[in-house]
Amino acid sequence: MLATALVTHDEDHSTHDTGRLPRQASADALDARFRIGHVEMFEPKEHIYREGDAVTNIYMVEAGNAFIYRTLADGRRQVIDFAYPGDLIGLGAIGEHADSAQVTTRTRVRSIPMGSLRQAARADGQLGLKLCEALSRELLASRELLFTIGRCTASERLASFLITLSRRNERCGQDPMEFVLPMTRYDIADFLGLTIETVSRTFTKLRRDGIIDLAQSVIVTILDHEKLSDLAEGRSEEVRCVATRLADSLHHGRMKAA
Amino acid sequence: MLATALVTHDEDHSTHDTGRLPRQASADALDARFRIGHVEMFEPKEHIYREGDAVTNIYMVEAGNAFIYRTLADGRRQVIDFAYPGDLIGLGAIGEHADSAQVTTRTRVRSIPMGSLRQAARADGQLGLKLCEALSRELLASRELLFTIGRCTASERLASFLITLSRRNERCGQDPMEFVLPMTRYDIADFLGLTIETVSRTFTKLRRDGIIDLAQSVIVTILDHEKLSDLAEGRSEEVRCVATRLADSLHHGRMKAA
DNA sequence: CGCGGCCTGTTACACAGTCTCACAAACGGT
DNA sequence: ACCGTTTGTGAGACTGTGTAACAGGCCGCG
Repeated sequence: MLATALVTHDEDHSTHDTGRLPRQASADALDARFRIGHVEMFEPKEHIYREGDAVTNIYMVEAGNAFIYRTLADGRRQVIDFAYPGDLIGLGAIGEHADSAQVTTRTRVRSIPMGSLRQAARADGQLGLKLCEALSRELLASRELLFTIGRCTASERLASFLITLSRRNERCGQDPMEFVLPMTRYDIADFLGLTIETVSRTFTKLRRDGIIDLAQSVIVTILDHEKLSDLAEGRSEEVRCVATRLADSLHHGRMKAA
Repeated sequence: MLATALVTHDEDHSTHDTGRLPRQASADALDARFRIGHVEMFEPKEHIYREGDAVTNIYMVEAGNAFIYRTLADGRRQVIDFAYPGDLIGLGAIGEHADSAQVTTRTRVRSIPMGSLRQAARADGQLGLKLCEALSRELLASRELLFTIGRCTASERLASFLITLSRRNERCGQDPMEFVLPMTRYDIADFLGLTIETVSRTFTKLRRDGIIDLAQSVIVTILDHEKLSDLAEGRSEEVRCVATRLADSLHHGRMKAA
C-alpha cells in the first residue's frame, strides 16, 4: 500500500468525488503545479510543520500517510484529519499554522510555496475556484467528523471511521473490504474523541459481533459491510432516546415560502 | 443587538482577524457583491435552506441570527455554527447542501446566486482568494469546535463557547462582558455535543463559582474573564490525567531538518 | 540464539462525568 | 389568566474513562 505507484495514481480518485473525502486535489491546474513542486521525504513521527510555524508552503502527500492534529498545553490532542496519497495539507492555514502535521509512515511529500500559489490564483480565477473546492471538501469532512464526535457512540464513531477508509480505498481502486490501518490506536482514539482503551474495546466488540475481522491489529477485514455502515449512519438498533426527544422540537420550523 | 446598524458595521471586524471567527466577509469585493444582492426576511425557526436542497445561493446575515446544523434520521442533531450579522452561510456547499440553515430570531438575509459568484471568481482571481479566505476561516472554526467537543469537559466547552461570543462582540464594537444569547439551551447543547440538562447545570456551576452571572437565562455577564478563558483554554486546575499520559509519546517525533 | 527492554495493543474493574427521566418553575404569547 | 415552551434541578443509570496488569511483536545486545 505504501510502496504502490505514485506517479500514476493521481487520476484514479480525483474526479468522481461528491465531496465526501477531503483534500483530494481534483484540479488539473493544481496537480500541474504540484508536479513541478519540491519533493521531500519524512521518516515516521517527523513533522511536516508544527503549530505556530509561519505558513510557507502547501503540501501534497505523494506516498505514505500523515495526520493533522492540535494539542492543548496539558497534552490533550485532537487529530483532525488523516492524509493519504493525493491529499493536500496546509491549505486552510492563515498566517501561522493553527495545527501540526505529522507523518505516520515513511512519506513522500511535494510542496509548493503558498505565495506563488496565491499569486497564480490571483491571475487565474480557475485555480482559485479549485482551491475553493478543495477547501470546501475539507470543510465538509471536518463537519462530518464534528457530527460523529459530538453525537455518536463509540461503536458508531469507529464504524464511521472504518467506512470512510473503506470508501476511500474503493475510490482509489484498492480493496474496500480489507485494508491496513497506517495509524496507531492512539491516533484513532484522538481522531474519534475517545481513549485508546475504548477504541481497543470497540474493535473487539465489532469483531465479536462478526462485523469485522482483525489481523495483527492493523489489518481490518469488513465482514458485514451493511451492519457496519448502518452503525456508521446511526441506523443501529441501539437507538438512543435523545433522538425522539429532540425530533419534535426540530421539525417545527417550516421552510420560508420562497 | 439585533436591531443595530447593518450597513456600516462591515469594516469593524473584518481586518484584524487571525482566523478565530468564521465567515466574516473580509472582502470588499465580496461585500460589494452582497450589497446588490437579493434581500429576504425570515421569521424565527424558519429555514434558509435544508439538507438535500440544491445549492443555489450564498447568503449573508445582515440582521438577526441563524445556525447551521446536521441531523441523523433518528433526530440526533449537531449544530455546526452560529451565524451573526456579517457572517456568510452556505459557502462550502458542493452540489447539494449537506446541512441545514435555520434562523433563531427575526433575521434579514442577503443572497447572491452561487453561479454568478463562481463566474465572477473565474474572471477575478482576487475574488476567488477572498472566498478561499472565508472558507479557511470557517475551516479553522470547525476544527476549533472539533477540538472542543472531542477533548474538553462540559465546563470547558461552555467556557470556550462564551469566550468565543465575547471575542466576537468585542470585535464588533459591542460589550464583550455582557451580551444576550440569541439561541436556546437546546441549540447550545447541540452545538457543544452535550444535553440541555448538562448545559443548564454547567451554567449554574459557572454562576455559583462567580465566573459569570445570568439574568433571564439569556443575558450573560462575564465576571471573571481570566478564569473563564483559563477554563476555555484548558488551563484549569482540574487537569485530567490523559494529559500526562499522552504528552510523552507525542513529543518523540522531531522536526525534519529542513 | 535467547534474553530483556520497549512499545503497542488488549482486557478487567472501579469510578466519574454525562445522560436519562421526572418534575417544578419561569417565561412568553394568545 | 391560560397554555405551551423553555429552563432548572434532583436521583439514578450508563457509557466511556482512568488505572493497572498483562500479552505480543520488535529490536539490540550479550
